Amino acid sequence: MTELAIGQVTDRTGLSVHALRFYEKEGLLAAPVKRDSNGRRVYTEYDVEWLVNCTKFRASGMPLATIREFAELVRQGPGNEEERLELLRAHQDTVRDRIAELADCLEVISRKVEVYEEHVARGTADTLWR
Amino acid sequence: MTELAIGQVTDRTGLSVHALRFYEKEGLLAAPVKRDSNGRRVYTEYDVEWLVNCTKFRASGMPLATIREFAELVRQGPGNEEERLELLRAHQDTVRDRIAELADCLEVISRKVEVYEEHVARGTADTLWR
DNA sequence: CTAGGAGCTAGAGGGCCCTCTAGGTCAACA
DNA sequence: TGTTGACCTAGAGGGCCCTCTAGCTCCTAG
Repeated sequence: MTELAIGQVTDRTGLSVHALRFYEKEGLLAAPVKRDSNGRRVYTEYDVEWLVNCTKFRASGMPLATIREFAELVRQGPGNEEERLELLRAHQDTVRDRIAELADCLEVISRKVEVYEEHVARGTADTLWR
Repeated sequence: MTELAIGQVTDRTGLSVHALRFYEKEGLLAAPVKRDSNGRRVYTEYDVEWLVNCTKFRASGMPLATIREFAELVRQGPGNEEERLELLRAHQDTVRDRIAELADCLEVISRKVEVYEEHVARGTADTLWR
């Protein structure tokens, strides 16, 4: 199994060294990170996979608290898969809603862009927001 | 022209009284809000329209600083429409990118949901993240 | 043998965006 | 008259998520 130092994990996850330590301290990891004889973190592929998933969760707006919940469920081991599924589905819904909201905003913005384009082209822009 | 008190504007914009005062203090408004003889804010329909647009900008992730820039351009009056357009287009791109990012995350999440659904259905979930 | 570079901990700092508090004015109503 | 409720200002507080600092150890290369 490939073992990685924290610096290599930053390359693979995009998370900073600081953020990686912070995530660990905050209990966001599914499993405790191993240490070498000097007390340095040693990450496995599983850790990295988990962290990459965390970055997807984060990038889609999941709060750290929710990631922590999910991590806790995983740490508890088998038997709570429905709960995990429920958490994931809830986030799935959140993301879908968020996309819909953004699409709506985008429409408003695009309409504004069009109006400006038109008026700029005609030189009649001074009738906007006088 | 309909004139509104701040409390009525919260109904129409979804912004709190605090937020409305804060936005004004931060220079996010295209025009200064009028005051009545008692120093209370009196909003016009234009103000409300602007504020509703601000909420769309905010909801789509535009930072207050950028809204302020846009407001400044509008306050400067006619002549800088290309700049305004550029700002709007830049945000438009940002929102599109964000939607794409969310769609990507959603795919990852949905895949995870599927995996969990399958394993939960079969009772073989213990093979996930051991 | 020493300078660099990577790692460590604990905890402070900081950006963003409000939200809330304290202490006040004013108008209306019971 | 006195209490309620909406409004005012200035500024503190707070949640979230890192990011950075101070002060340290250890290994490696020159």
